[in-house]
Amino acid sequence: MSGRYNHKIAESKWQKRWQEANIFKVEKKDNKKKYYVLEMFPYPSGKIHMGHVRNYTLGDVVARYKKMKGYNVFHPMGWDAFGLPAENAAITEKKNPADWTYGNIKYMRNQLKSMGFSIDWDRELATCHPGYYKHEQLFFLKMYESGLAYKKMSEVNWDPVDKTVLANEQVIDGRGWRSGALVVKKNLSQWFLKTSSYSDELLTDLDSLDMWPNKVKIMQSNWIGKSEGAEIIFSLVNNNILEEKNLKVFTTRPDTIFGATFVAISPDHQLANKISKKDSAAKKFIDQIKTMDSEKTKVGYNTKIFIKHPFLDKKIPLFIANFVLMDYGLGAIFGCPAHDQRDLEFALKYDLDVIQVVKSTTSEEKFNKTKSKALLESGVMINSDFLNGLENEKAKKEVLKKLEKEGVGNKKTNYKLRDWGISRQRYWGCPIPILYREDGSVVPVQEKDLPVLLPVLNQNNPSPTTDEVNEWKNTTCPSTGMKAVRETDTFDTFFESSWYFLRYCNPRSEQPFIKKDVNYWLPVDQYIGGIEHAILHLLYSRFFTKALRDLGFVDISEPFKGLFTQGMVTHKTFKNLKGDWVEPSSVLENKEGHLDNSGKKVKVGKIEKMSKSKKNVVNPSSIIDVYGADTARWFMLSDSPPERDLEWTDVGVASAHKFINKIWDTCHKAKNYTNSKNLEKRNKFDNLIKSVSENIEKFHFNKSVANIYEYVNELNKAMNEKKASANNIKNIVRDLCIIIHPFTPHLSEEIWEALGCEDFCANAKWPQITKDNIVNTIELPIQINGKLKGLVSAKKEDKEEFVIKKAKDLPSVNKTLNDKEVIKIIYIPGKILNIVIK
RNA sequence: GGGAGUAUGGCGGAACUGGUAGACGCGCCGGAUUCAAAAUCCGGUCACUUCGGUGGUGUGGGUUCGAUUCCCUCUACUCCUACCA
Repeated sequence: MSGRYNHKIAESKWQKRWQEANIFKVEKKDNKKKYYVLEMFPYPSGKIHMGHVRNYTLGDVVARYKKMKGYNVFHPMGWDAFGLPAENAAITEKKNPADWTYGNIKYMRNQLKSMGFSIDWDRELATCHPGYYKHEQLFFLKMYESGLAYKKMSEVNWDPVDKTVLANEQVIDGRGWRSGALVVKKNLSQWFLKTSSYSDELLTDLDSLDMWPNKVKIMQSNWIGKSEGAEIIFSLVNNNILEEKNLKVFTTRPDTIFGATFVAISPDHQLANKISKKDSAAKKFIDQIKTMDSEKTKVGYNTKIFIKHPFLDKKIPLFIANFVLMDYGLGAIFGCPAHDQRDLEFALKYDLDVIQVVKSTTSEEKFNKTKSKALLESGVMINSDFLNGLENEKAKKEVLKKLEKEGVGNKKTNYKLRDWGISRQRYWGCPIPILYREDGSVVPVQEKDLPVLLPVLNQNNPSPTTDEVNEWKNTTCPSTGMKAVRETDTFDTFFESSWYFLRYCNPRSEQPFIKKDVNYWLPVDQYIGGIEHAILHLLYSRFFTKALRDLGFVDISEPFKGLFTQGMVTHKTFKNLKGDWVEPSSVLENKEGHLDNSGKKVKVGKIEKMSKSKKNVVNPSSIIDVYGADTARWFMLSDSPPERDLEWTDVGVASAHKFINKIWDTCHKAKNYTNSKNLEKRNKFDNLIKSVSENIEKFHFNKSVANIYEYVNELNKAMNEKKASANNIKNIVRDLCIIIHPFTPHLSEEIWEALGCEDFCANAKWPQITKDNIVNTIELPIQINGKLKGLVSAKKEDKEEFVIKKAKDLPSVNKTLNDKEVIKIIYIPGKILNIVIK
């Protein structure tokens, strides 16, 4: 052990040894407590980015720490391998999506390995592999059988020039990203999963997820959007154009029923459709709305049809209105302008009556329609017949009673959560195992015929879909022999990511899962990923787990026990005077400002998330090459708390690198240290080890890092001052080696070996701290009137009189006290002594 | 419009359930080493100060022996969501 630490040699050496010794390979061990650490798996886009480095470093700290704490740690890795970029590559690089994807996986796997993550690579999976996706085809068939999967018409973005369906992210300002053509909405029959039938369970189970960030739970709860209210049946009067006699609406404010002055339906409501067939003006209006496209202004069409108020002998007009949404509630509402802002705006525009029915009890102010501000507060009912005088919450119940008694309404709970549309008109995805027979029937592919393999493309199609592969698409029905065509849509790629964490338990099994393994490993103890997946991925995974449970595949109800959402990796940006982004690495700073490499002035931009378009990405591989993986890891963990954004800076990386070398030098010095006297206990070091552990458990890695800095500084001090015996130092260094291991594993192994320790450091036991090693003498602050006057060495068990006496010995205390009258003394053992004087 | 969150030195950030504000790191300053530099090591670093102290955690107030921490007011910024009846 001498000379400079060479990360290039050390890192590849230990990666090789770990692999040869298979130390991260895990199996189920019933006598050992398991710990499942999972980071969100990457999309194989080509190469890893700093976001990945941060994500997997955080997870690796937890995984290595828990292993040293004696857990059977499960830490697998895989690839979210289906998706659009592979198809784009097929277009721009003329590559087969499969070849492109597998090539990227190979490259990125090596990059991840060069980071030294403690992953069980034997469990690696790629979702585009038939061995993976055949199981989700089975799930789909089971869901179809049980009514959980169904088909209905739904809108897609259609590019009329490229003649293709576009994903939302391919529509930019209403135009196709490639053709630039105006995108039109087109109705297609598509597959859906009934996520909505799990709305209530998905909502209530959020309460059990106490190791999830509150923020994420609130976001999911809002997304599910439970609201309680009533359905009310109105009867239609004087209508001679429709067969319908009734119209049902949903409301959360049944108490305001006497303030109803109009009823409105969505342009997509079936009644609107019927009206438009008889009323050409209505049809014109509806067509107009469809081209208006996300306008905020409220427009309506008066159908001249009237509605009877359920409790009054009163007729109110029926409108078709653009602000009524078809996919929430029933697509029909009653408008109470006095107590709903939207209704008020609409009423003022179309000169409809405004009747106040709730009087606020909190604000004195009377409702005033000319201010065009609806009264939303609770209060007491007025102008409301049998409800007058009631609190409006009470009135809700009374109205419901009466509605139910008269058979014109009922209590109803609504959810915003909609069913999950899983059809994608894409090639690079999992084929949906359905046949459409020539007699018109929909036939699920038989289980024995799974998987339905993706056809191989043999042409460089500008936008490939399975629809174009006729020899694949045209087939026969296996039971009748009739002609049939395959479903040519593929699954949304969220389908694959909704169950991969279960598949890791038995990644090569012919069965989708082996229950005893799943029951052992699941749920995931610690899931780590970006906040951008707070809603969709996490909600779909929770839904999928529940659905698989109900189909008998698994026994758990929630997949992720603990969740951590990490912040982004950011970097400064620059723009030249033309407004183009300039790479930070080519910018020089001098007295006159910032210049690019041709000497032209550049403007300093904001600090933003690393992205190719802003040219502010830093390539992990070049960092690993120059500084090493341990430096990259250490930098990722220093300073910034993991949940916040981390700004990438060159000086930050350099200083992380410096510390790696400092640890090495310190340990080197310690190895050659001699001193026979044992002058000091190792209290300080034990205290710091305790802090490092606690901070890892709490995901405060930046604080653990600070503790390690202190530990190394203390170690140097102890050696410089010859304050400890050689044996003492030896133990301190050995413990240092262990506590830095989760952060900088290669360096720690290298020191471990140099110290002559047995086995791998990765297999070592985390130091046990006994209580009596922890310092209980503190420097107790002494205050007078809340102002600090000095410190006194004291133990927690010291008596008040003793501490006061010691305090009075302090000159600063003595002087301030003088002979002033002491009013009160506050003594909190181990915390503070405060003397209150006049 | 609705919801969530943040605000502490030149910078990133510490401060456990109210108890020494600024741990640790960066930067900066000084010193050692060196022919010199880099690297490294040691020390200093909130502001003001008559060297006794005084002020200080976005603003203004409150509770308390004591407030970055709890309560109220205002301001700024960030994120999510959005005509959800």
